[in-house]
Amino acid sequence: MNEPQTRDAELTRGRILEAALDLFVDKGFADVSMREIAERCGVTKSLIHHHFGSKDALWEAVKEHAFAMYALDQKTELEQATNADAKLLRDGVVKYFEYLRDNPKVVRLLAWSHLEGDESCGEMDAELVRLGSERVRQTQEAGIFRNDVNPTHVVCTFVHVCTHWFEARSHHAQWPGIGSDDEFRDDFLKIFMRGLARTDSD
Amino acid sequence: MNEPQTRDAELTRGRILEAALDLFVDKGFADVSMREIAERCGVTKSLIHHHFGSKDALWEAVKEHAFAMYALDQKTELEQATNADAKLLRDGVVKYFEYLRDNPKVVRLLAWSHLEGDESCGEMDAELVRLGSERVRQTQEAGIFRNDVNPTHVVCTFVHVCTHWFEARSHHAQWPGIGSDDEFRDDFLKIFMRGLARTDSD
DNA sequence: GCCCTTATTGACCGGTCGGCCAGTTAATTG
DNA sequence: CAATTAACTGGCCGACCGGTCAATAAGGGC
Repeated sequence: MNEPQTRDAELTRGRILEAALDLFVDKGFADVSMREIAERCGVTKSLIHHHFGSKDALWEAVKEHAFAMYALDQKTELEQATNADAKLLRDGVVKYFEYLRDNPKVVRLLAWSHLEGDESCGEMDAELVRLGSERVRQTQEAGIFRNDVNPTHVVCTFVHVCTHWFEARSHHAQWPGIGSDDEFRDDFLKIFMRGLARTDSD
Repeated sequence: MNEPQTRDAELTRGRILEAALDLFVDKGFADVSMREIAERCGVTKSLIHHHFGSKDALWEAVKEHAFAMYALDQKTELEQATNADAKLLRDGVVKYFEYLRDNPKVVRLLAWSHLEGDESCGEMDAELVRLGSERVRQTQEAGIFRNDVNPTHVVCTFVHVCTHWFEARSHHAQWPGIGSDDEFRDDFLKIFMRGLARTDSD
């Protein structure tokens, strides 16, 4: 509070975004007040209005910022992939699973956005899914994966499993016989990879 | 509004619960006001307090009521199952998928509860998961399913896929190449059932 | 018919909400 | 070194929040 107060608009915007992200992720948009955000990052409520205009605009800015980083991370991950084979998909699932595990804020932000019916983040994912399902299609054409399933649905399946595993973590933590993150991921991969493999009957 | 106003406490409680459910499902707990609920079901705000005590208590009552019906539906579905084989699990997945499709309010209510960190509904599901994974274990012992995966994780997998498919529906509606509910369900089942099947190498 | 319980109402409370605005103060520029 | 710009503050506004309370009225038991 009593720091030299160097005036840096970009830094201040960043601090506001960070505080807002933490609170929105934790409690959702409606349950967070501008006063809380202001207090958390040591700034006046008026200043947030000065930089972002309104609470809604701040919410949009928070989501845009977080999802842009998410999309960037995922896209670089996808693009450095080389040949399309089973190992590629397996590694992709592991990477995605670990990304969500290490970025719980993204998971929750996506969940809040889903409930709000926000469609903008869906557009962002569309490009990633397109890239991913294209890899699956190539692996199908190479005769490694069965080709009687929609490649987009293949991507959907593991995305849903990974996402909801972390979304509902507190929910199923007490389920009897449930294992750790890694144990579940490995069991899912066993089922998923064998389920995708091509057999003689295909 | 100007109806004869027959005084029926139980009916009034029911109407309040229904209006509150609709609004909470739509906008979440924090973004719904007691005034809105009162207006929607044509009673005074004070009357809601009279019957339920507080907004928090109403929220708990809404969840308790909705989840009790959900648990009842699922349990009767599970208990009428007979012999444990692959078809039983397949039918179980189809039933669960269709249940969520036909009860979108339950899906959203569960999602809000997850984000709030509500643990009470997890306890409810624990019993259902225990029943389901027991069936899977039996099918493993019968030599039909592979036995190198945790039965609870098998149940988790399809629950996550079904739940998140409907939770994120608005999100992935615009994904390229995505199919209908039924098409996705069938593709998932292809992968899931083959992934679980026992092979010679097991 | 009377009485007691309780479902139901409307007015009201202190508090918090998002947003606004008139100032103040620190950097930039010419 | 002024002058301009923009970051930043504090106080205020009307609206709305959840909750309370005294008054009213309908119904059921005697």
